[in-house]
Amino acid sequence: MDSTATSFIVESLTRAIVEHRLQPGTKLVEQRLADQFGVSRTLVRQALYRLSQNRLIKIEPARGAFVAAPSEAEARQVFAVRRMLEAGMVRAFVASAKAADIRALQTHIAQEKLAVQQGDVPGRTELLGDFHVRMAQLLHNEVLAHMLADLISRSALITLMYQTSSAAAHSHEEHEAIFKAIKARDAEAAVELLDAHLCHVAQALNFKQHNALAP
Amino acid sequence: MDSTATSFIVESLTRAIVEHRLQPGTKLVEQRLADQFGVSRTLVRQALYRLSQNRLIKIEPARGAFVAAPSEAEARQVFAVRRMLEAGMVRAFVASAKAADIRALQTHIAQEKLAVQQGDVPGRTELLGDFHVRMAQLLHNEVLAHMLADLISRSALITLMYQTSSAAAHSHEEHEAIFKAIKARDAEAAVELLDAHLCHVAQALNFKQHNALAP
DNA sequence: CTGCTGCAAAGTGTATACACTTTTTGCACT
DNA sequence: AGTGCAAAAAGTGTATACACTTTGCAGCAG
Repeated sequence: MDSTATSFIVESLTRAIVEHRLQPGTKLVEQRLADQFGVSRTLVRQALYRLSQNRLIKIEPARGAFVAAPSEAEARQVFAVRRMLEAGMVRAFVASAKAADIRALQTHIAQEKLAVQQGDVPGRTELLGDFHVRMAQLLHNEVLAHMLADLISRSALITLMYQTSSAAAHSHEEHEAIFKAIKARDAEAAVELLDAHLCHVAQALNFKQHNALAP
Repeated sequence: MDSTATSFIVESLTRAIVEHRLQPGTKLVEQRLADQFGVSRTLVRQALYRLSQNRLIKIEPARGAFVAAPSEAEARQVFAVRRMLEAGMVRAFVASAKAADIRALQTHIAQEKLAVQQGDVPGRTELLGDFHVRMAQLLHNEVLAHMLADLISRSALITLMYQTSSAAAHSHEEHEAIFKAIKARDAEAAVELLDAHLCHVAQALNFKQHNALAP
């Protein structure tokens, strides 16, 4: 399983969804995709199933696969979980990070800054998410990294659905502040900044406009 | 997708793995399972894929599916993530739990006690895991509940692989202590007790004896 | 014109067939 | 006996076929 073909389809569709080329609610017809990718429905179904596990699409029995349209409740839950999980992660990171780890994080922050300055929107989005995953990787905890990557791809879909334009503009600044607290080994300050950061992102969401999608 | 048949296979195999009727490392041959369950390989493959996402089995390309044999590193990571995540959860629970929620948790503790006293091993194992999931459910956070359920099924496999017999005997007592702190609305005490609880479980694992499985 | 009924088209769900890979078996050779 | 190779067997990976469900539309009744 997991032949390269399936992964390729998964990644293509993930990009299409996260870059908003496929709108939430769009139906994904198996044969259509199979033709486009030049494979059989078998592989497309595998890919769709994987995407449904990531919650990027929703499969309704006998009706088909649709690009997910996370509800407000789900959005809040995702951010609540991230706040719980990432607070613990930051504490662990401050407790155990070596100088090299701090430097690696600093490098990442620099990349973010570049992307923000250059107005590279897709790159920025990816880097802003990766900041959180990178910490998990530097903790050498793949289980954590995997879970967080999952939560963050869901967050990406949520922010793309609900985010008021440029509301995430200062996410990068908040990352910088968190990083400074980490570098200063001030765990509690870092946790507080992170918590505030996630709250800001969640609060900046505008749930009003999309009620039509929820029947 | 997710016809009842697939779910049935997943659940059967999950039970078989978690109850140790299928040893870690055992190969799961698709046609064999298909015959046993009276379905085609198609459905078996779906089920196996789902189990591989839960990390209960590992699929090696072109070689087949094997019951997972989590490494010591993975075991530690799983428990580390649980400590991070559940600390946050307990804080949130103490902050927002209503009287009815506390009562629901109390009921659960009582069930645990009964299972422990009656020596109902499978029931006890399930209830001890469910204690953690129940809290997520009472928080009305399905995202959290789902993630935790996942971590706990992995923990179950780990403890079954490595647990020295009866090392988890006082898990129930620790749950009781955590519950009391929650009831007293003492979040920090609850977090500390929970952290200690998870550390105990992790430390009681005996990694020495299974080195042979890791080539 | 609106609303129901039934039929056709489209699409999903499952089984099966076939191609390709890995593993095992058997046999020759040392 | 033990090793190496080759062919057969077993098993996985992908495509296709067919059955069943949903959906959209046409035609008819009111």
